[in-house]
Amino acid sequence: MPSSRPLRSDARGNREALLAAAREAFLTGDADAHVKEIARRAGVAIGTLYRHFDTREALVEEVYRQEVDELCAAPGELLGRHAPDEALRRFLLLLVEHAAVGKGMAVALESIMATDSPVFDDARTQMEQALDQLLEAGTAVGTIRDGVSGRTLLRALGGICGMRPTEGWRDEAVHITAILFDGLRFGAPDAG
Amino acid sequence: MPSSRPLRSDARGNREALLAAAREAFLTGDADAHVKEIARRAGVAIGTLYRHFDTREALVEEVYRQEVDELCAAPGELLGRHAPDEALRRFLLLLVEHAAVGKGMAVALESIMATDSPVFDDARTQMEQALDQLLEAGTAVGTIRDGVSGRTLLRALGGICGMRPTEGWRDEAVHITAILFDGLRFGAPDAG
DNA sequence: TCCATAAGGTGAGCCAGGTTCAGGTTATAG
DNA sequence: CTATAACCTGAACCTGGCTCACCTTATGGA
Repeated sequence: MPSSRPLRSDARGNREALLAAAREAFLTGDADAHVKEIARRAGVAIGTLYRHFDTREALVEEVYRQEVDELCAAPGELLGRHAPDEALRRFLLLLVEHAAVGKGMAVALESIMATDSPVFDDARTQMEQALDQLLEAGTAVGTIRDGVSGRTLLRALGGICGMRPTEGWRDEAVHITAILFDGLRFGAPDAG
Repeated sequence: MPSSRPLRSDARGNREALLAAAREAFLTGDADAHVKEIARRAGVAIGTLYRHFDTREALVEEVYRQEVDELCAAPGELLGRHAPDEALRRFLLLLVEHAAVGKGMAVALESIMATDSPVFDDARTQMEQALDQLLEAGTAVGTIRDGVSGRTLLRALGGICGMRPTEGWRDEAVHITAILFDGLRFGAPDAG
């Protein structure tokens, strides 16, 4: 899909419309909206959807990449404002909040974090690096235990975010995240 | 499905054959084996499969119920042999091991633990009680932090077990479980 | 032993949802 | 203004879960 020359203007418009329709659907409840419905909402035929995105999954990926980008910008900022362990704690909660805004985001985060699907390779790498950044800052200062990779933590978070949102889900996720965070501090040289 | 009178002999045989075929498929790799394939392996028609199980999901549930039963017998035994926190630690690892034996079990455990699907209500309740038993024993002795419900822990484990098994998955799951366990000890009156 | 009959079995076919492709349409460079 | 590559369309296809009208057979009673 990444064409070397720019899209024709109508094509660009359709692509945007499709992404907007998909975003609308995925982020507000209906995480498994049908491709036909998405195409309809975007005002194009299914064929057009498939011209822009190889599969339904590819469309999903594109929708969430922006969310991930945004999320992955956070660690740098958090580290500038807080101690490393506090920054890590806040980032974990940020992920949970993002997953909590809609079933869609939760499912997407799970897909990104808990699978090896090559579709999400970029997003996963980005997330791993974000977590590594936070973990390393914490271990350097001695408030976070050593030997935990961003990848490993990513998996754990993927699991948590992948919990199907239901009654009381958010509070449980926050609670679990707190326990996990304490586990990350456990045994660290200077753990609070 | 739960008939008051016993199944006819041929029906019982077919039911067993279906469960055996499904178990074979689910526990050894192919967690999303098609119903037609399962029926074929069992030597019956699809209609027969659906006579015995309302949906594909119901068949899955039945296959895994036995695993769950076995798993849920463990806490009692572990508590008889180890200190409460050690019993809990071993139980968590037991779950991971079970999830590790096959993709199928992992997916099933996730379905049981991370969703609210009424299909798995029984299994979930059973698991929650098993975890409650361990957590309460630990808090009573002061080695496990207070205020964590079996349900909450179940969710966290569901997430971990739901990670799609891939290279290095088992080690990561064990690692995460260890961190989670330390989180459960963190701040407990008599934590090691 | 044999029959009546209800329990059980069968598989063609339906339906939903993702995907393809032959043919028509249109933006845009020259 | 035109040639044409890029784009769009939607009927049709495919897969996989599930249904149902009709056929087969285990089983209990005479």
